[in-house]
Amino acid sequence: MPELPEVETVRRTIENALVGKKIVEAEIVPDDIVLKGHSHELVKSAILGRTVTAAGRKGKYFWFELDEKPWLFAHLGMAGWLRELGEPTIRLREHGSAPMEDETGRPRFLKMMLTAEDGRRIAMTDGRRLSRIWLCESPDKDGAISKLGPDCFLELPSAAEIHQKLAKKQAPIKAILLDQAIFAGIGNWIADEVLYMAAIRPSRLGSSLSPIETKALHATIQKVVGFAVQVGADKEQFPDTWLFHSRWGGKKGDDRIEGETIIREQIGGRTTAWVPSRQK
DNA sequence: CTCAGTGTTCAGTG
DNA sequence: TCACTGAACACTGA
Repeated sequence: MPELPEVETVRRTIENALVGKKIVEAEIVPDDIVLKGHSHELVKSAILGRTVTAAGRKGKYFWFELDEKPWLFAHLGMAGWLRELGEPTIRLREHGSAPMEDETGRPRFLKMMLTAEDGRRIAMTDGRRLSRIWLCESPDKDGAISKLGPDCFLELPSAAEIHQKLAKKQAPIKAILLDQAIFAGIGNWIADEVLYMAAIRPSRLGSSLSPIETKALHATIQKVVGFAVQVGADKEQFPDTWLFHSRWGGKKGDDRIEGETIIREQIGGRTTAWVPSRQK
């Protein structure tokens, strides 16, 4: 489920569990798709015995800063996750309702497991292999990360700046929100939530948004992202009024929110849930 | 058995 | 070259 709030939560997990400590055990699963063709030995040798000096994030990318270069970078793709093991933390379900561990207690779909000198341990998993782990000198030197626009939590542009940007765009606003070069960190659920809350139809072209609508958009991005980060991306704490619950939550076929019909259609290449009676 | 899918990248089109 | 679209990627779970 990794969009900005989930990845920020992951970053904080790494910060809590590993920063300031030496990595004394590192298991890197030899999956040449996830490892982008790097050998797992090389990745392992970069992290084993190093001290983690900080945990970074931009958009949906995150990285481990180490006392020696290169640093370790990762992206969780669609279904990847990273969590601390051994702590009775929130029960995050990473793959539907499937159990997180196999019979031996080992995480399912394990890609990487790191243990700090004090025994704290994190595991990264991905059942779909769309996540990536790689080495790089710094975020600035990484091709993908340097292409990102401003991070929507740390450096959201002003409403005026956003309006200026949107004025040149002929794509649907939904597609623009998903464009990481413009709004780094927004993914499918945040885009739908923000448009619902700002009462903007997802098919509207970027250039058609008025300054007032852009202001509403700006405010809702701040609100949705800020709140989701604050609660550690724990969906159960999202307000009942959020579209999220009807869109992704519990009962399937629940396609109404406060009595209004929710439509699902492909916009910007993604399934988009929106409420025609509320979004103009 | 079929198909959708919370992301990114790249080929193709105009 | 730019702006944008859609398929591919690889696999799980419904």
